[in-house]
Parts: sequence; C-alpha cells; structure tokens
Amino acid sequence: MRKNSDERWPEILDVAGTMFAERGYSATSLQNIADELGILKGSLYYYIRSKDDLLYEVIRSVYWEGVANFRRLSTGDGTAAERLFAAVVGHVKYLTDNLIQTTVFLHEFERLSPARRRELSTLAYDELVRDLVVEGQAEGSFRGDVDASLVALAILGAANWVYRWYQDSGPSDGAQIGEVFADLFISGLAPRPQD
Amino acid sequence: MRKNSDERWPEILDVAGTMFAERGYSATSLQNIADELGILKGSLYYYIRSKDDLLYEVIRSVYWEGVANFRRLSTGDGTAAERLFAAVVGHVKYLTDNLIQTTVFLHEFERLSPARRRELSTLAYDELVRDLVVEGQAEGSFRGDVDASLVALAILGAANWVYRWYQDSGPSDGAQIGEVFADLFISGLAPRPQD
DNA sequence: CCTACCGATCGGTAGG
DNA sequence: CCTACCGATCGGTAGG
Repeated sequence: MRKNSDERWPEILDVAGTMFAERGYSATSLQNIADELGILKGSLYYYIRSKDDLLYEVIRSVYWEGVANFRRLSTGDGTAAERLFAAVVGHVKYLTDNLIQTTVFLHEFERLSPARRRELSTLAYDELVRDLVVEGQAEGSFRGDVDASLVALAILGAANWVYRWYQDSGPSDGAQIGEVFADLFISGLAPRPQD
Repeated sequence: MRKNSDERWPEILDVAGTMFAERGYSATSLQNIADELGILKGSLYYYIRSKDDLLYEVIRSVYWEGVANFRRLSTGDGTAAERLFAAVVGHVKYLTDNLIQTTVFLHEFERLSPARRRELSTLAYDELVRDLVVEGQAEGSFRGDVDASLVALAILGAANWVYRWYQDSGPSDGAQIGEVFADLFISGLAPRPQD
C-alpha cells in the first residue's frame, strides 16, 4: 500500500517514537521500524539521512512545544506562586498527554548527536523554573533561605519523573498529579514564621 | 597480562558500569568493554553467560545495598518526619556516592530481562517512602489531605532525578542536596492551619 | 582467558 | 528533473 509522503512521514515519527519509548533508541533497529510500517528498511532513507535524524525529529517538536507551553504558563499574569502552580500542572499534563514523545525526549536525549543536544538544551526548563522561584522569593511569597536552582531541580525532578510511572489507566490523571505536586512545592516554599 | 579471576571480575564490573552509564547499555558492545579491558570479546564469556548478565551484576549490588540503606534509615528511631529527613539525605548521598552504578540502575533498568526486573523491583523504594508518609500522617506531623503514594513519587522523583544533573565539581554535594530536598518536602507536608 | 568462528543482523547505500 | 519506493548488497558488528 503506497502512501504519499504527507501521510507517511507522521506515521514514521509515530512508529519510531513508540518503539524508541518502549525498547530504547539503541535497541531499536531501522528494520524493526520498517517492519512495523510495512515498508522496506531502505525505503526509510527516502525520509531520513541517518537513524539519528529519526531520533532528532521525534524529540524536536515535543521539545519546542513543551518549552513554549511552559514559558506561556510561567510568564502570564498573577503572582509567581500562581504561575508556578499553573506551570507545574501544565507541564505534567503536557507530559502525560504526550507520554510517548516525552519519554523519548527525557530518556533518550543523551543518544542525540552532540550538536543536536546543544540545540535542544534541557537547561531551558531549569531556567524557567528557577526564574519563577527567584521571582517568588523577591515578592516575598516564597522563603528566601533555599537555593532557587536546587528547588527548580527538585520540582523538575518530581514532575519529569512522572514519565517513569504514569499510566493512563489511573488512578490520577496528569492534571491531578500536577496539582498535588504544585501544591506540595508551593507549601514547602511558604515563608516561615522565623524569617 | 593475565590476571586472576578475583582481580579481573571487579575490573570488568567497573569498566562495564562506566560504559553503560556513559553510552547506555544497548549502545555498548561487548567488544567495547573487552577493548577497554585489553582482552578479547570472547573471553568475557569466561565470566558471564550473556550481555544481560553483565547489566544485572552491575545493578544488583547497588540495588540491594541501596534498599538496605534506605530501609535502615527509614525504620530507625525518631518521628516519621525525622526518619523521612534522614532517608532522603541518605538516599541522595548514596546516589551521588555511587553515581555510576546508580545511573545504570535508574537509566537502564528496563533493559534487564523481565525476570530480573521482577527480582529488583523499584516498588521497594516507593513503598518505603509511602509508608513513611502514611506514618507521618497518622502521627499528625504531616497533613492528611494529600495522597501518600503521590507524595512518595514526588519525593523519589526529585531525589532520583539527581543522577541526571549531579556533578562532583559542585556546587553542592549529595548530603547538602538531600537536606534541601528533605526540608522542602517536610515543610510542604506540614499540617495546615485549616486542617 | 584465547583462537577461530557461527547465524543474524546492524546502519546505510547502490542502481533502476 | 521529481516522488516514492524496490531488491540487493555494502562494510562491519551483534551475541554466542
């Protein structure tokens, strides 16, 4: 069954993403992907120039959409606490709504070529969260006795780790998980009486 | 240069662990490991029966020692809050003190054969943390309006994620990171006025 | 641990 | 010149 390129390319990205998420990038051969698509392995080279291209393309859109989503939520109206809440909820929801691609991004990022790793730096997220924490500390809504960078890494660790255990079958969905996590961190960041 | 088995075996585990942590299990060939050791690939089969054996042996000891460490800290004397603090600090310190093996455990766990994955279930950690949260809620030192399992996953996410960004060159060491994280979560779990 | 290999599969490319 | 592949094979490597 011949398909035109407009139909096939998203299908390739979908199949490759699913297999990379399940077996890992290095353990997935182009033959595996071609078999799943019902085409010959060599035919994949009409769409890509190398296996690394395929990993890059799977990660690229989920990365840029995710950063844009996070930036929009973290730079809106409201206090830093309100924006941190919205950003954490939105980030976890984005992750669970795009679980396969996010899993590939978070688990296989280091398999990208060095040049592509620099392009899609994970530091973007770290900085957005850290800036929110710094703002909240300046506002006085967050305690000032903790290092904002470490707090940002704690928040992103808890949120990103969701890809390791989340199941669509429940009991909680992404938004619910995000709300619990955001509330926990914002409570933990509340200014203390002795400050 | 022939070495006896007592010297060579830990050397094999060290080299394999380092390469699995850096390149990933699937992207590391037995030839890579043999080259680094200065022996022939086929000679590795004097020590192992399969490549999976090597991954298992790298993960096994760091897993069981880590669980024992965590259990000792979480079931000692003191309140649930005190033990959660000690367990988080000890867990992060254990992770950074054994960064290579812990990275292999946390990143390559899914590459183990299904039987071995069942043997080294990551649920052990989840349950230990959840039990601490439940105890703290029963004691009244933790708020009761959050799901203990979700809180446990947030704590383990933040703590385990450390393997993704920790650097021995600083600025914080494992114990310092653990103290900030533990304090943040324990503050976040403090009973609220309206409860 | 080495020598001497195996069945199969790897990522990638040839001409048409 | 292009799109959308094919059958066959390249040099090397996989686990055993």
